[in-house]
Order: sequence, then structure tokens, then C-alpha cells
Amino acid sequence: MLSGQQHTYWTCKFYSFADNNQVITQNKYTMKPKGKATSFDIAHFAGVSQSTVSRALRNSPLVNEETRRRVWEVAKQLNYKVDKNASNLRTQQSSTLALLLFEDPTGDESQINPFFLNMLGSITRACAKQGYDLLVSFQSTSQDWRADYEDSHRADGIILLGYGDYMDYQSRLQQLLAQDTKFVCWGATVDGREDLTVSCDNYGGGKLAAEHLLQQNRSQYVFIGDASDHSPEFFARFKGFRDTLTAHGCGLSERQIANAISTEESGYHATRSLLANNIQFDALFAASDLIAIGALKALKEAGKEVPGDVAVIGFDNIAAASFISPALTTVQQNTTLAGQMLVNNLLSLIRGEAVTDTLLPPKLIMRRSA
Amino acid sequence: MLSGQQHTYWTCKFYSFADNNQVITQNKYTMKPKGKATSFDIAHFAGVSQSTVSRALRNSPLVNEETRRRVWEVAKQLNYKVDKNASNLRTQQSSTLALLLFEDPTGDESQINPFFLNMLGSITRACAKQGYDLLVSFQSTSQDWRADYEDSHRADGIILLGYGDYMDYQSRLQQLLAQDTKFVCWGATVDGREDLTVSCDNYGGGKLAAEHLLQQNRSQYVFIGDASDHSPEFFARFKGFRDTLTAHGCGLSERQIANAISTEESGYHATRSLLANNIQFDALFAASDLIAIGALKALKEAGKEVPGDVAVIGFDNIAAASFISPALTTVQQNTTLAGQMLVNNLLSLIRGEAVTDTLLPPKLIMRRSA
DNA sequence: CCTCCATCTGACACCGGTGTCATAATGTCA
DNA sequence: TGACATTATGACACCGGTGTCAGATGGAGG
Repeated sequence: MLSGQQHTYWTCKFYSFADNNQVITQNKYTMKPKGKATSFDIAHFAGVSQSTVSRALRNSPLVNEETRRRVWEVAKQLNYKVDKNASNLRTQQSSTLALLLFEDPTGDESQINPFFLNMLGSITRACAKQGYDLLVSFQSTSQDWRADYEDSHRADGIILLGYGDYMDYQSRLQQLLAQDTKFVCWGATVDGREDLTVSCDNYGGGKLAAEHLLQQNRSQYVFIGDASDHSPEFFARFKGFRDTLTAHGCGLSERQIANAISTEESGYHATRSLLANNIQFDALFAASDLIAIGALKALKEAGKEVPGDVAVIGFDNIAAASFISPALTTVQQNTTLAGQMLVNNLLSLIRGEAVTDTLLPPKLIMRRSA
Repeated sequence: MLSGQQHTYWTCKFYSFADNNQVITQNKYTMKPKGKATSFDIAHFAGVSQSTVSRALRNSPLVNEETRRRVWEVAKQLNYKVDKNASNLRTQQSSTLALLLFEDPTGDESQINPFFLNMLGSITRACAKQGYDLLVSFQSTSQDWRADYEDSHRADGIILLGYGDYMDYQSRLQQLLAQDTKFVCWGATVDGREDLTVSCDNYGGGKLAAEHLLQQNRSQYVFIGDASDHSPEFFARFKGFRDTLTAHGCGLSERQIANAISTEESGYHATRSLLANNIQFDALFAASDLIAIGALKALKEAGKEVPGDVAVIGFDNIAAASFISPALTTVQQNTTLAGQMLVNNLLSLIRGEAVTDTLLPPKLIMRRSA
């Protein structure tokens, strides 16, 4: 014989009222540990309506100071937390961002490129600083993307991270753009692509590497990475490197370029094949540190001294770069700043503000290898 | 003069109806890119009720095969995605887990312990495999925890990861337990704590390290890490190490123990102070790889050969362990399995099944340093 | 032809908040 | 004292799904 229709606060979970308005179960009152308190419960205990509770808890100027205090007090006692699902549903936004991390299709499930893990760390921090939560999801480039985080209202925007295969990437990005999904990409700005990107100045980074090697009067250069435009970031590093060499009269022929994806193993094999083909070189620029580390291994096996016989420069400045022997000279990307810019730009985009692509300055970290 | 009260499917966003049931804005129909389709929209286009749409999309056996196909067809055309907020609100569960990562209070904001980043990777994968999303949040141990993910219905359960300061940890965990929050801890099982844990057999790992060093007829041992019970994991590694040595007649006096937190720097300083105090040792066991790497640096600076003068064993098998010179012998924790167990156990707990603490077997990875 | 049951569908309450609107209470000023 | 502005509050629709219940339909069986 319970009634709970006329006054909404009677739907309070803990108390029930008879039709004559008398509390009939107060004596049995127990706060079930699992029964989370709702704003109706607070409304009842504070003796106000649920609307007022909602306003009070969000510090609306409309509620009386004394009322607000009482509501907060009760809320604290009941350990009340706003139900985010209800709140998000009503306000149509989630104060959550989603991070999609695209892995190199190495097949090896266990290891993730440490550079991206670093980025993940700084993105997480940047999100927290802005009061946003972060949904993280790893994606295989080949598989279907789970990019529906915004469609399903789980996230307000998406951050894309990874050396995506360009061809595959392209069509997906178009689709996201068509759906008006808010997203930011880490990587390279690509002409003709209208997505918003934050990236390291990869061209400038390649230039830094070239200049450093030129200063050491090296004469025969090789590049290991992807010199096609499949991977725009690697391509930009390559161009910066090659253009600078060319400007100083040192060309880079087809034979002095070896393809590799961003893994140690791939770098190792690429270097071995250069050596096997009898390519002469005393300076090596790898498109990433993992590649460079693989290259160091191949060089050591071949009896080449680093930096004596060959100078090696990597890219990223991952932790391992400082541990390996010889310590790796590399082009650092500022991951902390990158994470902040990705998050800030995405939030601006979501707010509808004008945002432009961001280029972050690279920095040469000099160690033993070059 | 729109009406949308009597029949719920009139609240469809794209069509509006006059009181006489005539479509009045059909000619103006445009699917706004931002206006995400709802189940009402599908209902309209498929010529069924919204209830049926909901059922059809979840493949309820109640709907006719032909109807189901039509609904799916329309849903696909409209690029419909279930609104997770609405769905979660109604079903009172979120198919999301939250990961709280506690950082060592190093003050240095930029680097995160690579071991935990690896764990993060495997946890993310394990979540995806189970159809759950993952919210990631980094926490400073000192700060207030943001453990309200479950209270606010953002997550169904929480995974706690990190070498938490035990004292601080304890009271928070009690609170979580009191609130009946579903959570799993990575770390060590601690007597008297009622939380569910998944951990590496740290004691057994310490034992592996000791046995390996004993086999090499080393005679003077040191341990670097935390030998107090502030950090239960390190303590268990220490106990396994010490007990095994003791069982073989090799003690470990107070002076042969140096405290360090899990950073390279801390390991470096701890090792230096051992050397400065003139402690003689030819075998060193570090509670983590980062500590071991710091120790290697200190040893090298002091002119000690590794493994000639001193054998060094670490714990974790982070990526850097194989890059550093000499390559680090270490006790590996199976992060892939750990991630899976954390997720699986948490899901079992959420489902109300009986779950017990899980111990994962460690494995000695033999490299150059010992 | 009526009963019974299986199959399918629509109406509706509900989840727990947010925002709008109406209104009661109080104060201000002519 | 009456007109009006100000302040504080409650009622209620609404967000977009899910689950229950009632009812429509059609075929089988007596």
C-alpha cells in the first residue's frame, strides 16, 4: 500500500509513505550499502524538492545560502555522487575524451611503442587537468575502428594517435569529418586533409639531424624508415633530412634509403640489408628510436663502430635511447606539450572555437652515437 | 503549431506532425549532420514503434525476422548508434572499467614507470576483448583519489595499479570496501586486507633471484629496494630473497640493505651510498629494473665490472632491461596474463561470482648482468 | 464457431538528473 | 495599500533508451 505518485520525493528509496503522508517504514530504515543515494533521497532529508537539490549541488545562485548548506551537508552524509549517465543524457555531453591508439601491425601483441605510451601519459594528465575523463582504446589499423565513442555519446571528442597507414587512415578520417565528429590527430599535417592535427615539426627534425651529421663532416648518408608518403610523419622527417643534405651538396640516392616500420626488428633487418648490399655509409638517420636501436644492433654485429665508423641519429627520445650503448643521439619530441596541445585543441574544437594545426619544435638530444 | 504529445514517435527529430496527423515539414526534411539519429527516427522510417526498434537492434527473439532486418537496415543508413548514456542509465551499468594508476611520488611529471605502462597496455587489450571500455586516470598518491567512478555510475568496477604507499592506501581501500565498490588491486596480497588482488608471486621471484646468484657462488649479497612493509610488493621480493639466502647459510644483515623507491635515480643513490659505506658485495638484487639500472650506472662509475665484480638482478623485465649494457638479468612478470586476470577477476566480482586472489608465476630472464 | 495459445507489436512507466516555467513569499516605492 | 520587482522554490517536461504489460493477430484443436 505504498504511494509514490503525487509527490515525486516520495520515490525516495529509503523512506516510504502511506497515503495519509505518514512515514510507515522509518523504523526499518537501513541504508543499503549498494543502494546509491539519489537527489530524491537528499531532497527528502533536506526537506526540499529534488529540483532545489540539483540546483544547490551545482551552486546555482538561485538557491538560498542556508538551503545550499543543508543540501550539501546531507549529500556528504549520504556519500552522494551525481549519476553521470543521467547528467550526461540530459546535458548531451560527457566531459570525456576518447583516445584511439593505433598500433603498428607487428603482430606482436605484447609491446607497444614506448613513445606512444609516453604520449598516453601526458594526454591523461592534460585531460585530468581540464576536468575531463579519458577513455583509452587500442586499435589495430587493419581492424574496424571503434570510432563510435562520440556517436554513442560516450565521449565529446576523439584523439587519434599512431603511425597510421596513410591509405587506410584517409578514408576513415573522411568519414569522421563527414559525421562532424570532433577529433584531433597526432602526426603530420597532410595537404588536402581537413582534419585538425598536432604534430612535431618532423621536417625540422630531419633537418636538425642532417645538420648535426654535416657538422661532423660525414660524407655518406643513409636513411632508414618509410620514404614513401604512406607514413606522413616519417616522410616529413625524410624530406627534412634529404633536403638539407641536398642543400649542402650531399645527395641521397634511392639505394641509400631502406624501408622499415617503427620496430627494433624492422630497423635491424633494414640495416642488415643495406650492409648486405654493400652500401657504404658513415652516417645513419633512423625515422624512430626503435629503428635506430635495431640498426645499432645490426651495426655491432657487422663489426662497425658507433660513432667511429657510423654515426647514428634516432627520433623520439624514448627512455631506451639513453640506456642503450652507445647512448643514442636523437631528435626529441616534447610529449608533455604535445599531450596538452592535443587536449586543448580538441576542447577548443568542441567548444566551436577556431583552431589551427599546431607544430611543435623538435630538439636535438646529443649523446654518444653521433 | 507542432504536436508531439500523443504518440511518442512524433517526437522524432526529423519529422513533425500537425494535430490532424499530417506531416507538415516533410518537404523540409534534412538530416542535420550533428543531429544524431535516435531510435524514434528509426521507428518512423521503419514504420514500427520505438519499442520494437529497441528490441530489434538488440536481436530480441520477440521481433519478427523481417521486421528486424528492416530496422537494422534503417539503423545502418542513419548511422545510428545507441546512446550509451540513456542505455546505461536505464540498465544501471556502464560496461566500462576504470583504471587508477598511482604514480610514485617522484615529483617528476614526465616519466611513468614503464612497467605500469605495459600493464596499462595489456589491461586495455583485456578490456576490449571482454567488450568493456576503459577509463584511465593517473593519481598522485598524496592527492585525493578520484575513486568515484563507480559511485557516479561511470564504471562498473575499478582496477588499482601502482606501488601505493601502504599506509595511505590502506584507509582508502577500507573506504572502498565499506561502500561495496567493486575493485581489484594489482600488487601483493596483504594479511588482514580484504580486497581482491592479482599479483606476481613476488616472494617466489625473490627466491628465483637468490637461487640464481647462489648458483654462481656469490658470497656477499645486497638488496636495494624497500625492505619495510610500506611497499608490500618490494617487501615480499625482499623476504623471498632473504629467506632463500638464509636457508643456504648466507644471511643478509641490516647494512646489506639499502632503501630505494622505484626510480633509476633512487637506485643510483642507494648504490652509491652502499659503496661509500664500504659495504663489500658481489651480488646485487634490486626490487625493480629501474633501480637496477640506476645501480648499474653507479657501479660503472665506481669502476666495478658487471657481472665480473658484481652480479646484478632486477625485477619486472621492462624494455630497457634488454637494451642496457650489460643486458640486465631480471625476474619477469607476465604483464599480458596479469592484465587479463585483473580484468577477468574484476568482471567476476561484478557479476557476484566467488573470486580469489591470484598469484602469477615469475620467470627468470637470464642476460649478461648475472 | 469458440477457445486457447503462440507470436508479435505498441503504449507506457522508468532510470536520475537538468532546465523552464509558474508561483509563493518578501521587499520596495509611490 | 496597491503595483511591481526580487528571491526562492516546486512542478513538470525532457534526454533516449529498456522492460513490463496489455492487446492484436492468426492458426490449431475441439
